[in-house]
Amino acid sequence: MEKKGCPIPNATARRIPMYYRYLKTLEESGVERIKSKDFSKMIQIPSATIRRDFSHFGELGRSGYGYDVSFLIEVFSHILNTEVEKRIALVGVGNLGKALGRYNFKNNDHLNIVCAFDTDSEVVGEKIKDIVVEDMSCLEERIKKEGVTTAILTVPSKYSQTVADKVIAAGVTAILNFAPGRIRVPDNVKVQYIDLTTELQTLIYFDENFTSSKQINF
Amino acid sequence: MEKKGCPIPNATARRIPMYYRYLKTLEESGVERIKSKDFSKMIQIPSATIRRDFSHFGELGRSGYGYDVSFLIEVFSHILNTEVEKRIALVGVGNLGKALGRYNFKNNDHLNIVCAFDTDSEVVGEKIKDIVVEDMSCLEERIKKEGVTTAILTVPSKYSQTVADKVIAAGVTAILNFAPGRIRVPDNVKVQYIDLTTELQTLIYFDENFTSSKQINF
DNA sequence: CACTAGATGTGAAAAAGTTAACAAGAGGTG
DNA sequence: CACCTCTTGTTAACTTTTTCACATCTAGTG
Repeated sequence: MEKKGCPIPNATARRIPMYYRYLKTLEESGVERIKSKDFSKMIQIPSATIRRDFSHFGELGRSGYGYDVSFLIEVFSHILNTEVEKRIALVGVGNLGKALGRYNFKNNDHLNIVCAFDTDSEVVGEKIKDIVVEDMSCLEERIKKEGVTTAILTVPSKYSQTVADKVIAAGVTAILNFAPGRIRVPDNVKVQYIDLTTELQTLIYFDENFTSSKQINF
Repeated sequence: MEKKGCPIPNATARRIPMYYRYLKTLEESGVERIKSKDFSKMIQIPSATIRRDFSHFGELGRSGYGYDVSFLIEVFSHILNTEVEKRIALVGVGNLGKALGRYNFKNNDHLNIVCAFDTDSEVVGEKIKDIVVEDMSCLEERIKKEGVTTAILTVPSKYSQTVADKVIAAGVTAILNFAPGRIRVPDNVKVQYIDLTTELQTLIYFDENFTSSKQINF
């Protein structure tokens, strides 16, 4: 460990889920050990970055050997706290909402959408996998009862602030928002935005302006 | 302009689409001028960062006045090259694919999904908005004919490499990949990944580990 | 068991990105 | 038209992130 009590850098933290996912894939394929260089080829992140990232969590590897896959999984599993089920609410069951509801959070059975809400009476009562879509009026009570702390918002952007306020009032502290447009939340609530249009534009912008192989994200 | 011929920083480039989107919103609301400080409140990015970002494209504002909204839109529109239609192919028309196909790239009528492909005979022939889903075997010919250079991939991850190879062979140079798992592409092809599971995990990780208001992305 | 090949973890340097702070200049008012 | 207020654009400091390069250590071999 580089230093006791030194906080994990933001950039490192954002890479953990990807590390975790790939390690699970490796394990499934029966790979028992991995070297930073090989892992680097696989996930397209420089090996030095990988080693530096890993080092924040202790001395996880062995010189001249590499890393033990199942041990790494154990470590990252603990960091991501996958032992505890994450109960998630889906708010807004339009096309995208339905798709997400049916989406399989692959290899992550601790991520569970446990309730879904919409205002549209056409949709309310419908089943997404094994959960029944409820009316928004049930939201607060339901979220409290289910112990949900994470919400996925796929509502039209003009409603996203109102809906965010509602789920926060019910106890949600983490929001994944698919609507473009920032929402205002208290300090203790985290929001992650996924805006398909801007992602697409960013991609096209880089495609048109950088001929060489320049990575966009990580 | 800070310096002639100095390249736009990566971080700045990634923020352009968001700037553009908000400016369009402002214009729609009839706002004619905006100060970096007010814009900052709106999009939750420090005003210094905004001014610095803007400065890369010239002296866009006026002291003691702010920025002219429609002029900024003009500038960013040009940077994002919105005058030219982007013709996009959708490959994989499952739940998520359908949702994306019906998704309205709001305020961006230059982003157009012009064809869609799947292998599933249940889906082939179906209509998504006004385009008919075709069999994968038509992909190459169609993409060439339509002049498509961007593809959205929503196929199961085990096929994503094969499909990527196919669209690239047909002339695509920008790929938005929803499947987890990096794909291998030539230098001239750009890939942007959107992995819902890792986004969700990142969000939850930050929610559980950083009580204070620490931004995850920008 | 000694030796070689090869990998890790990290100090130090470089690169990239952010923020503070302010000089210069425009806007608007009386 | 002079003045006060306010905002930009940018210089410089600072922070974060990436990358290099290598001392140190382990695995595996003969």
